[in-house]
Amino acid sequence: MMEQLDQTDITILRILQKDSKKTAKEIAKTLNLTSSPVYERIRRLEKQGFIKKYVAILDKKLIDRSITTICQVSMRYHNEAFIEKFEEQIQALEEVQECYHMAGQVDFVLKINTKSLEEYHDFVKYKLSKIENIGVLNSTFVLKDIKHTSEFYI
Amino acid sequence: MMEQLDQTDITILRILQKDSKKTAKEIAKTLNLTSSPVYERIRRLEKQGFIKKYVAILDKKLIDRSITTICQVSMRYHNEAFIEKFEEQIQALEEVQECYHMAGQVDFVLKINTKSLEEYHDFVKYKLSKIENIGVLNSTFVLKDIKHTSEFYI
DNA sequence: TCTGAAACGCACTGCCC
DNA sequence: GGGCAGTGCGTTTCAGA
Repeated sequence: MMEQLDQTDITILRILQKDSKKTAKEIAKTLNLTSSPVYERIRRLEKQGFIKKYVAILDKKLIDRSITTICQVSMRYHNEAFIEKFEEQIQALEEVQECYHMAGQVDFVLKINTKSLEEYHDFVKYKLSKIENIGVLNSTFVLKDIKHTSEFYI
Repeated sequence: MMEQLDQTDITILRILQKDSKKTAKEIAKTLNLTSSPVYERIRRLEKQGFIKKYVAILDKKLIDRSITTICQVSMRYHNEAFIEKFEEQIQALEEVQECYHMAGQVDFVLKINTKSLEEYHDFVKYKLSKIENIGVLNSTFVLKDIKHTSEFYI
């Protein structure tokens, strides 16, 4: 259980990261296999947790979330209780797509998607700044998405 | 063609963003519909581009890409040719999961996944720093993923 | 582990309302 | 728009190698 991945597993993961609608039959063809072993391997990769989930990727522009903002947050005090509270509250904010606790001077980096700059303003004013213990808050806007993928290099 | 989304469309998109393996039948059930209209709407949402693709999300730790780094890059010169070249070269780097052209002093923000700090070092030394015209390069490491989703709030 | 066959359910179509 | 009924295909299971 949970042994290392062989080359066949890696190929399957690479394919499914790009297109999870590929059928076991199609994947089998590129691997010179039948669909049964491919199917079983996918099932095993799901069960072992290598594949966490399958999702649809939407077009940010079309669904009107065009504005992406990177926001750097530093806390005023750095005790456990404050940090945990902050993490909890951030997770609940729907506008926040990513949040990382960082090494270095800045404590957290957030990526936020909104409809407009005005909506971002409201987000900061009514939601983010309501969180206790935020010291410095520094927002910079994305001019252009150069690259954006959910794929990992394996 | 390309009209506004109604509430049914939005519900379908919300569900598929969380779990694209949900069948039309299952989605239909939560909407008190049959599978035919749900199926047709999904097809339309794909064709209109609202749904860009379907992908498998892998576990970063299990596939050994545990180290996430945020790297801020500023260019030495800001002419069109240099910027385009930079964008092209970044897109080709497999370790780079995200790259944004920013407003403000920092020109680009990159998110990079590697197996180890050492591998990140090699990435900077042999790949990133080979790109022409990079002025300042500032790397900070992620201590913890607080939130990380491909979902948009719609 | 893989192959091949067989069962089942869903995707997908066409017709009706 | 949505419902209903049908067909083909992929998923899923299993015996055998």
